[in-house]
Amino acid sequence: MSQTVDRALTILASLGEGPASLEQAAGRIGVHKSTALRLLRTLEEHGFVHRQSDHRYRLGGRLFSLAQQALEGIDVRQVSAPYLASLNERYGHTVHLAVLEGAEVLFLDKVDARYPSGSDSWLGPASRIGKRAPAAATALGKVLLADLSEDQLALTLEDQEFPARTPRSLRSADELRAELTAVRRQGWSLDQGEYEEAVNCVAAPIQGIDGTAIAACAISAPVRLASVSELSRLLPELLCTVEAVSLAYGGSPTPRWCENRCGAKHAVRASHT
Amino acid sequence: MSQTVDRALTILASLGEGPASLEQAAGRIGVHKSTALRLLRTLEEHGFVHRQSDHRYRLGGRLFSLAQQALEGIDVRQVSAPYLASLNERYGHTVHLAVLEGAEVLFLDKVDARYPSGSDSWLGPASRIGKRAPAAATALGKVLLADLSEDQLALTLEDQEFPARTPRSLRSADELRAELTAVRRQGWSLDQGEYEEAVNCVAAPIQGIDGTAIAACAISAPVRLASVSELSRLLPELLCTVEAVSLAYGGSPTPRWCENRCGAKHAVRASHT
DNA sequence: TTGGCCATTGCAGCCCGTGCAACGCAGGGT
DNA sequence: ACCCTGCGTTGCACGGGCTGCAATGGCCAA
Repeated sequence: MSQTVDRALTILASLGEGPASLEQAAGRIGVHKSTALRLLRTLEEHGFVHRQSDHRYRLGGRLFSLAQQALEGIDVRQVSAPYLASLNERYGHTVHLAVLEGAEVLFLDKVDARYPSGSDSWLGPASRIGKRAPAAATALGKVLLADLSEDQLALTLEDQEFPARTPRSLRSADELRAELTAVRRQGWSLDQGEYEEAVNCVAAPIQGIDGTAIAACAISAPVRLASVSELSRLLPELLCTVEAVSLAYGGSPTPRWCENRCGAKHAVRASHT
Repeated sequence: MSQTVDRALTILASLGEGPASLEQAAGRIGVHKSTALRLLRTLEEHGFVHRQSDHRYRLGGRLFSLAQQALEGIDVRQVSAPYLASLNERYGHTVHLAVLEGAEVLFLDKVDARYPSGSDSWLGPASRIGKRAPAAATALGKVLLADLSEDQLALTLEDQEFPARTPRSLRSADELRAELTAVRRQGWSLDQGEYEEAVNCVAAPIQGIDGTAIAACAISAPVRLASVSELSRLLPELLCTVEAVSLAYGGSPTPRWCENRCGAKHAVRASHT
C-alpha cells in the first residue's frame, strides 16, 4: 500500500536471513543504493537495524524488545504458563500454546519435551516461539478454526492452499470443513502426522470470557513415543488444563483447583458454538 | 530520515504499549487517520501488525518470527549457552549474556537464578532477553565499553546522559573513563548496585577471533544473597567460562566444518576486518 | 428511524522519496 | 608511489506517491 514502508519492511525481512552490506541490501529488494541507504538509516534511528563495525547491517535490538514487550502483553501466555509447565512435567511431552492469526497459527509459548532429544524425538524446527504454521495442517489450528463462524471461516480460507505436507494432510476446504465439524462436536482436535509426518498432536481450545476460543493448547509427541491412542489417553488432562486456564483467564484468579476435578473429567464436552 | 518509514516505525512502537484503534494509533503519532490507515495496512500486509476482530491493531506474528530468527542467527549465543547454564548450575545466580549496541547493552540470553524467587531475590524486569540497558550503568556494559578505542568511545558517549539510577551510579563521562581504565587493567568489571540498587554483578568479556570483545557474560545476584566480595570469589569461574567460550567461538567457527569442507566454503564466514 | 462514531475512500496539491551522477575513501595490485 | 576498483555517501532535479480534507458507508445504541 505504501511503497516506502513496503520497501523498508522488505529490507528488514531480508536482514532476517543474515547481515548484509548496503549494496547487498539494495540488491535484495531491487532499489538504488541511495534509496536503501535512507531506508536503512531510518530503520537504524529506530533501532530496528544495527550497523556493525564492518559497515554491514543486521537486525537491531529494538526488534527484540518490541517482540518481548508484545509477548509480555499477551496475558493468556502469562496465565497459562504454569499450567503448560505442569502438563509437561507430568508426561514429558512437548506442550504448545498458540493463537490464530489469519489462516496461520502463531506459537506463543512452548515447553520442550523432557525426554532426551535424540534425532527421533525432535519435533522439527516448526514450533519455536514466534514461528507460524498453516492452521489447517495442525491440531492447534483446527481447534481454533472450528471456533470461527462460517463467514469468518470462509473469509479466512479464501485463497488458501492445502499443500500435501505429508500423506495425511487435508487437501481441500471441504475436507477441512468435515474435520472441523467433528472437532466442534468433540471439543478437541487431533493431528495424526498431518503436519510433520512423525509427530502426533492433540489440541484443545482455551476460551475467553465470551466463550470464544482465544488460544489453544496442544500436546505433541513423536509417533515413536506415543501413538494416537496413547496420546488420546492424555485428553482428560489436557481438557482439564484448558478449562483451568480458561477459568483463570476469564476472571476468577483461582489457581489450579484443576486437580480436584480432573478425575471426574472425561472426554465428553458440550459442543460450543 | 524518511518521513513515511519513520511514522510507520513510530506507530509500530506505539503498538508495543498495547493494541489501538485506528483513531488512537493516528492520535498517538499525530497524523491524519487516513495516513495511519495506509501505514497500518502496509504493516499488516507484512505481518508486523495484526488486526483483531474488534478492528483494533496489535503487534503481529512477523515481529516474533523475525526476532526469533535474528536470535538464532547470533552464533555467540548458541556457543555460550551451555557454559552459561553450567555457571548457573554451580552457583545458582542469574547469568547474562549481552552485546554492545551503541551506548546500550542488549541482553541476548539469560539463565534465571535457581533459588526460590521471593520478592527480595528478583533481579527486576530489566534483564529479559531483548531488553536493553545503558551500558555505563552495568557491569556488562562497562566491560564492553572498555574494549572500545578512545575514538569509538568518544563517539559512543556523545550526547549520553548519566542519570542517577541509584546513589552509586556513575554520573559523568570522566567517572566512566576512570572506571574503564581500571576495568581494562583487571579484565573484568563490577557493578555494585549502580544499576539496580539491590543487585551486584560481575562481568567479563568474551573475545572474538581478533581479540576484540564481541559479547560479555555476567553473574548477577541480589546484595542480600551475595556481597561484592562473595561475588568476587566467583571471578575465577567466570573468567574460566568466558575464556572457554572465547576459545569455542574463535577456534573453530562451526563444528560441521571438518565433516563437510565443500559446503563450508560457501557458508560465508568472511573475515571482514 | 435517527444520530453519533468510526473506518474507509476519492481526490487535488505538493511534499518528499527516488535514482542518477559525482565525490571521498580505503584496500590491493603493479 | 601510483592507479584503480569497489563501496559508502552526498547533492540535486524530477515526478511519483504520500498527505490531509471532506464525503461516504457501516455499525451500534438510543
